[in-house]
Amino acid sequence: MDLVRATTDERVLRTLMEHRRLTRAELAVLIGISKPTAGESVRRLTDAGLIADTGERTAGGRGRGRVGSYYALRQDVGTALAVGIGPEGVIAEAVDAYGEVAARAEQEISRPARPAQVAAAVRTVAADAATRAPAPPRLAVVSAADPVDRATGRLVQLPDAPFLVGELDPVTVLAPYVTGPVAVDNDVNWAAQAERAAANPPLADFAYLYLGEGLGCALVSDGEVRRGATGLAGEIAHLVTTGPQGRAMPLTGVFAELGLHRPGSAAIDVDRLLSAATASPPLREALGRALGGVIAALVALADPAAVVVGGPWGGNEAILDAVRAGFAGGPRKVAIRAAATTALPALTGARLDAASRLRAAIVAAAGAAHAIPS
Amino acid sequence: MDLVRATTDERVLRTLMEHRRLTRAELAVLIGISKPTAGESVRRLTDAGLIADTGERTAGGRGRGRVGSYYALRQDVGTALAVGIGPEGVIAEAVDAYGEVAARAEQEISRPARPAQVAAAVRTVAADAATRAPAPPRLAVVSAADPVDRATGRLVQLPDAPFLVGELDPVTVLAPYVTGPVAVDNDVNWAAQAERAAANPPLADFAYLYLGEGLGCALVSDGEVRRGATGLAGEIAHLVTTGPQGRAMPLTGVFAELGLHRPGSAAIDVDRLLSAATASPPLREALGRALGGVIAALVALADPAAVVVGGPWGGNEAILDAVRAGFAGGPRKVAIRAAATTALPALTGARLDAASRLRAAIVAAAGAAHAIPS
DNA sequence: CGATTCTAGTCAGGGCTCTTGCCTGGAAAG
DNA sequence: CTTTCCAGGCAAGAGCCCTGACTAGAATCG
Repeated sequence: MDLVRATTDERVLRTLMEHRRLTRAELAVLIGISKPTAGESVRRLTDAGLIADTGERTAGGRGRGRVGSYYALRQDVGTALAVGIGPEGVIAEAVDAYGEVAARAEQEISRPARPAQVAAAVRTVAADAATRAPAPPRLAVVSAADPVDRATGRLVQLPDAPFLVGELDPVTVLAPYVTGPVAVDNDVNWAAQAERAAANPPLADFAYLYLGEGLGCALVSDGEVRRGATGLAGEIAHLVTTGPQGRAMPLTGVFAELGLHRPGSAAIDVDRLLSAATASPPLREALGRALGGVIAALVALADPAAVVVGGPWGGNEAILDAVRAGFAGGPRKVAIRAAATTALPALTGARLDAASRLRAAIVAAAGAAHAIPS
Repeated sequence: MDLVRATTDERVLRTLMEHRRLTRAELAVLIGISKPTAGESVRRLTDAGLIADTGERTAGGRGRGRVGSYYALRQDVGTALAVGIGPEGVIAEAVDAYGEVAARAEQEISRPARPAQVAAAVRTVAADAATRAPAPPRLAVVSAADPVDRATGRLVQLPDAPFLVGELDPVTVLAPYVTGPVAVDNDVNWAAQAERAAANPPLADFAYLYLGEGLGCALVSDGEVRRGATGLAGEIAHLVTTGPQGRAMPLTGVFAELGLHRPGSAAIDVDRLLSAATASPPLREALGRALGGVIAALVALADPAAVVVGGPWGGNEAILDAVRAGFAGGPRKVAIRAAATTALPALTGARLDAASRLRAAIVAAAGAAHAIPS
């Protein structure tokens, strides 16, 4: 059973991913293994083509003593693509195993988004990021501004909800640009992941309410985003809540009634909403009551420790106060606060996951390298 | 690193838990290890006092060949208590590592339940089951018919919800009867666990709606019951839904308005509800609409593959049909069906978990036995 | 009734990975 | 130039596992 050797190699790889470059002696101390073991593992991983002597040597002020050889992940272990697809544009980033962005490409999309155009834009930015990356992408992680089918990764149209990106199969579109799998999820779920990573102390159970052109919600339970059976968890457009006149109606109906949709669309006109909410306290209160009802349902069903509100108009303090007021009537209490990550939160979450998956793929390659010896 | 030896011992223990008694040769074949390794592991586990030669010998029709010695878990590796606490009574069962009930004690409670009386009953049945069990209980798993605080295990009173059992701290009450930890959770969550275990093919994402004196809901996501930050996930009494006249109101208000509560209590009078629902189609439809609204919220937020309805009046087919009709108006679809486990579902779930925790405790003891050698 | 057959369990030898202890190489400090 | 100090390699030994051969003992067969 070479299980113990595999865990040693994994620890060496993970430690190098965390510290970028280390000598064998440093590895032995950090991991808590002996020097011969560290040396053996480094030799195996070098033979497997995963790490290499960087050529750098120690003695940079460490005092006397023999110089050590720094080892690091090889450049060509690969990168991972993080792709963000939204109605206003498409972004692709190639991230390395350290989580750093090595290449980036971006393209705007004319509105309304047409699927063929979006697919072409995704191909363009993916190809661009892939060619400019220092190593070919092994896998891709996609954030899309529409509901995602968990089994297939395709975008799903729900009745009366805005279809911001439209019919699209990111897995098929991106498969030619990567050698490994393509993972797809909703932008709100990725934003919640970014929020979870940013939280200190860690937040294991919370809800993320996204308020933008579309309305979405992500539920994090026991430290993970929970997607539900088909991936449609958190699709709150039809959740029944309190309407402007106190009547019960689906959340999306509230926006229709308040005249906040873009003409001929179920998407929210964010600019109009923000100016209307500033100008009209009653409208702001109506929004707060409607969203407070959504949060009441969230709290009753999922019991989050906090509700994080993000998105283009979710960070607005006046709206946040209205939401707090709209929720306050209920019997339960919960902290409602603005999201910490405001710049491209979904891409941030996708990027974190892309790096994490890339690291897992590299570790798996180390395990496979010895299983099928050359 | 004795990691590999620890996994060998664990596999031997787990295999014995599954097959009750095996010879060393059978262990080697079942686990896929060599005979000497199996023999070594058996010797270690025997020295640690976890397993023993049962005295039984093979050759029961196996043909010629040397007789083998059967080994099995020792009787005194311990049992686990599964305790069910509800308004009508208290049950304690001592289960062994095979999941079989070795002793059982039961006591009724006069209504309304008074905390001191409930605590006394819990002590009585726990002591009774513990003394009649073949080995002392190492741990306890408690199902209680009230919301449970996840951090402390105490029962929680929520406003306007029936407090069926009342102020009680099962951890403190049961600690004297066990040497290890006491785990407490809501009866609905345990019932959902029982349902998950009974489902074939496995159900990883579903919701369990419990309809009894109290109203509850459990959410299973990615194969686990999700309890939320404080353990109050699924407390749906205040979820806003459609009332009898089409007005929005909390679920508990629907029952108040329909006159289905026990006098002076927020608990539902099940007998009255069942006869009224049979006699009056409009009332049945009103119930169906209210519960359909709850399921719509469940589906929007958690996206279950199915909604399982259980509890004293949840299995009623006429009510189930009304619930299906009440939900059908929404944009999403989901299978709504009656629970498979109808006899003491919560205790069944708690019992499964008690056995599972006992097995984990025994395996942990094997790991610890060598860490601190005598 | 003895020889044969067949299986449970043990023993011996060897491989793998880990560890400790010792040695060598080589640059900086004094 | 000598001393100091650290990176790295080598050798020996321990622990766990495996294979293959051996022993023990009961059932079956001729």
